[in-house]
Amino acid sequence: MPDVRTPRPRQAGVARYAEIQRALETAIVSGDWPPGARVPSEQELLKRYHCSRMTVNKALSALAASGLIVRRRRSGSFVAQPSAEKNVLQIHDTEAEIQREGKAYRIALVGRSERKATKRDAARLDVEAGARILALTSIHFADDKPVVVEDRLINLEAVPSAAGVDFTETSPGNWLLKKVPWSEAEHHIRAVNATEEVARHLDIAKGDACLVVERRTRYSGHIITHVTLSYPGSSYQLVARFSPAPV
Amino acid sequence: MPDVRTPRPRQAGVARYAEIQRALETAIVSGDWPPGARVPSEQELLKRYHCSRMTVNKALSALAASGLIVRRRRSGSFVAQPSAEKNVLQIHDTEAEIQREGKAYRIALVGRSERKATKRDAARLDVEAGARILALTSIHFADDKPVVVEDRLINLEAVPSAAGVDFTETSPGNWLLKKVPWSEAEHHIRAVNATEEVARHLDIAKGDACLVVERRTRYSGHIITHVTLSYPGSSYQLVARFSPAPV
DNA sequence: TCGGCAATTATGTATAGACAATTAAACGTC
DNA sequence: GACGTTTAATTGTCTATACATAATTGCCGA
Repeated sequence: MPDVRTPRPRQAGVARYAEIQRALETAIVSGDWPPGARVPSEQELLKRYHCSRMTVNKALSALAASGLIVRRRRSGSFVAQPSAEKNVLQIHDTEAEIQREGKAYRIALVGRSERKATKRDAARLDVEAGARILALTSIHFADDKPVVVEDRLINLEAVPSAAGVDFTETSPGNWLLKKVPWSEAEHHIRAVNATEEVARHLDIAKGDACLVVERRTRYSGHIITHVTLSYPGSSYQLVARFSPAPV
Repeated sequence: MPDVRTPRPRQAGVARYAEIQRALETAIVSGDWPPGARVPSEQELLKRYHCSRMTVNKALSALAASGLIVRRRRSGSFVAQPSAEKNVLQIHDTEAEIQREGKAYRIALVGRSERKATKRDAARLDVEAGARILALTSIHFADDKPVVVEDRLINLEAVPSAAGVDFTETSPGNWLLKKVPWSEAEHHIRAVNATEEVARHLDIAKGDACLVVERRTRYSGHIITHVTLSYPGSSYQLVARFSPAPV
């Protein structure tokens, strides 16, 4: 019997199992598949991707090892419940985090401006000054208590469709997560004394220590979005757990 | 041709690949194979464990994914350098960080106390109250400018030899890193307004925002050390860079 | 109705073989 | 000795198959 092989992956240099793994990751991280949702079985995946069971098994095993899914014999694979700790290393989904604590989530858009990049914007997004950008300021609430102020710049050259979205209802972070499978994020974490504006938004005193997380998200070399998250220092902390050895 | 299989693993319920993985981990974590040391090749391992190449490959791939080893084609597999920074936060080695910026590094020990754990100490190190501990307070300088106050507790039951070390010359963090290179850390990152004492040490004003990193380091189940690092918010930030893929 | 047993299904582990990609090392030439 | 070229060692990926293990489902009989 001749050794009939399926064609090599379209995406040059990307292994089949990595392709599958990535596709599942994107669906999970973006929230398309919420925690508890069922992940396609190995049989379904091998048909969809035209490969052997071992290949999809490798992708699924890796996801299980990284804690993104849990697998149960006879039942199938399911999106894992995100635990508070491991989440910090991943991208920060404020909405999911608040809801995990059982609190009511609400977001309010307090500023929107579509404009040509100022020098300062340009530096943050690493684009030419004058490039078209979208600047959004939102406040996230948990049970009507403000927990974080989000100042976001979106590179409209990279994500033109963002211009047409009504972000009064949609969290910009969530929308982008679905739109653009991010490849790399860079975080800068600082402590600053609250400015008058931030203090007003967060309902704290001016000068109170705030934890500021600045994040640039890159995809294929370009910065997609730059976001500054300001948390009141008194009520928020990041938790990061890691080890060189397996978890 | 009959299907001759090697016998099932001796250790009931333990998969062959897990057995191999565990054996290698132990050798690395224990320090028997120091960073940079060569790990046996797949060929050597499959002979030693009487199994197929795919099985040892699974073990080695898992170790590579967890960052314990690095693999290079044609060269082989090697024990990774325990930088711990590649995972998340580049904060382990203050000295290296300062020297990387081309500044003169100096550490000053401003407090040392070998004592029985108070209730507060015990909670931080997760030991019984009354266990022997070493408490150190140091200030790290870059070009004679204070950059961080380090408050450290060391569990002397876990690292008895720390009691005999003169930490006026040696950075306790560095010393411990060499002592237990492959450990697991948990970080809590907060923003707080500087207390009077911290402000004095860092030469800033009381109330200025400080970035506080609290870290517990575990090794084989026990907390080795607990350290609180207070950075002046105005001049310090953490940087974390990562991709969505397995950490 | 309920308890227990059997069938089914999905994952878990393992094998042997194949070919690709990378690159250190050996070799040969000038 | 300096330089390209070939060789071979090592990891990377994939296939097809096999049997093990766990757990849900449903059937059957008391």
